Amino acid sequence: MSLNVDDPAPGTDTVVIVPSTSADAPTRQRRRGEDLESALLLAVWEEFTDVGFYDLTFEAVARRAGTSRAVLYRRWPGKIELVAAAARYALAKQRGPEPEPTGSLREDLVARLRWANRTDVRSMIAATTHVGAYLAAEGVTFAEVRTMMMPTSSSATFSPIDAAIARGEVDPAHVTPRLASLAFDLFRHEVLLNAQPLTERAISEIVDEIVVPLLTRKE
Amino acid sequence: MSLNVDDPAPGTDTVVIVPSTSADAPTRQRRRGEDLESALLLAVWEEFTDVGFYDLTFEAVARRAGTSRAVLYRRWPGKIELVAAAARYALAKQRGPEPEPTGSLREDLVARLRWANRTDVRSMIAATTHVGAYLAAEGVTFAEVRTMMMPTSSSATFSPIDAAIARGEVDPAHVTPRLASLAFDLFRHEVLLNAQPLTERAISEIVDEIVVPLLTRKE
DNA sequence: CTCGTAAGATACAGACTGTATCCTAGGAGC
DNA sequence: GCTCCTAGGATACAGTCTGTATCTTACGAG
Repeated sequence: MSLNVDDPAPGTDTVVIVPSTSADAPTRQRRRGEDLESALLLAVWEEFTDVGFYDLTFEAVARRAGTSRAVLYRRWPGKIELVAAAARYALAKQRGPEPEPTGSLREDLVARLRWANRTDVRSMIAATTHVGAYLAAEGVTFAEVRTMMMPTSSSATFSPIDAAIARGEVDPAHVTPRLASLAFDLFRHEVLLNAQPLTERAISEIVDEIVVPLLTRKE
Repeated sequence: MSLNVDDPAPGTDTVVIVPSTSADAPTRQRRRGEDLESALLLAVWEEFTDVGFYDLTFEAVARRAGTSRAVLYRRWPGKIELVAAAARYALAKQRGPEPEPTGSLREDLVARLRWANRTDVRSMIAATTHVGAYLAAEGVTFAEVRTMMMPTSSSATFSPIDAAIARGEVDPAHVTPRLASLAFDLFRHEVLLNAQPLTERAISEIVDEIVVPLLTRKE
């Protein structure tokens, strides 16, 4: 079942949810449970994508979701938790297929950065980072934040570096944790500094000038 | 002349500036011109350092500076401009000497990252990035923001990479703009993600695992 | 049907924003 | 010394938002 939520005029006191899988379902005026939570998180995410972390307000989210602020505060004590939950929700929703293995380290990395370069993934990174910057002041590490917001899938994800090691292209002795995350670190750095998607040139600079030479060096 | 500003109780309508270079200077009740602007920017910077970009308010800055919000608004239309000006001010004030050249690429890079790791420089980076993220949405590039906030000194600053090229340790063909800024990009990335100073280990990882191997490779 | 719960509406006090207006402290000029 | 001008500082205003509390009643379970 997908939701078609009519955006109510401000001040309207009913929200009409029209279930799209059954034209005969009774019309509901109040949402509950999972339906409500999905609508809330969608509203948060849309608002976050529209205005960013700083300008996002409970008031605006409530308005967008057609609910009252109390409903939001009952679930999430503050903006951090709100955005974190929305990011988690968005991630779960957009679990599109990752790129297929190409057999080439360079192509694998490029494909993955292109995939990450889609708008929703960039928003996800921004959300993670904003939340992380806050929690870092409380002694929470970035790795912990990332785990909190993006639970590691139990399915083994494909790693371009592991594949290249298996093909004998990369010496595992070179692969430190920092080098393993370097491509994505540089990608994130770009995301945080620019509102626009990375150019193809930026992607190939990251891969061809930095990551691949480091990974494939012989000494 | 340095300023000793007594923090007035809220509601107090005079601010006493005691010039420390002359005990006989007349007591002034209102600040003007450069004295005032310095006091304002100092207050902004302290507030920014204390509470960060998000929680910084004109109200709190005005209170801390012992002035009215109108005085701030007369100079800076919004938070971005306010913080940008304060960062510029802080940079000008803390122009401490950069590390001396060591004769070794690695040591030069490490020394510079250690220098950058001081609290005030990290605050500067944070301020630049926050402002930049905002202006990026308006099409301003990060490079432009950085130029705006940290005017390039006309004095030629020492570059570890240039020195290493001169010593024959680095092939200039390898030195792309992205590689030239890599050490500092990775440093900034760490600063943005963590509230604590970088550990010595993180610094040496950046330099020894990534930057130096890339710069000094032969192929 | 009844009952329990939480959705949604609304009120409250406080903080902050952006703007406008007023009084008068400072400094320049004579 | 004086006068004049300007902007510092105080304050008011209307609006938005926050965090919290309270009330009514729509839903869903039994």
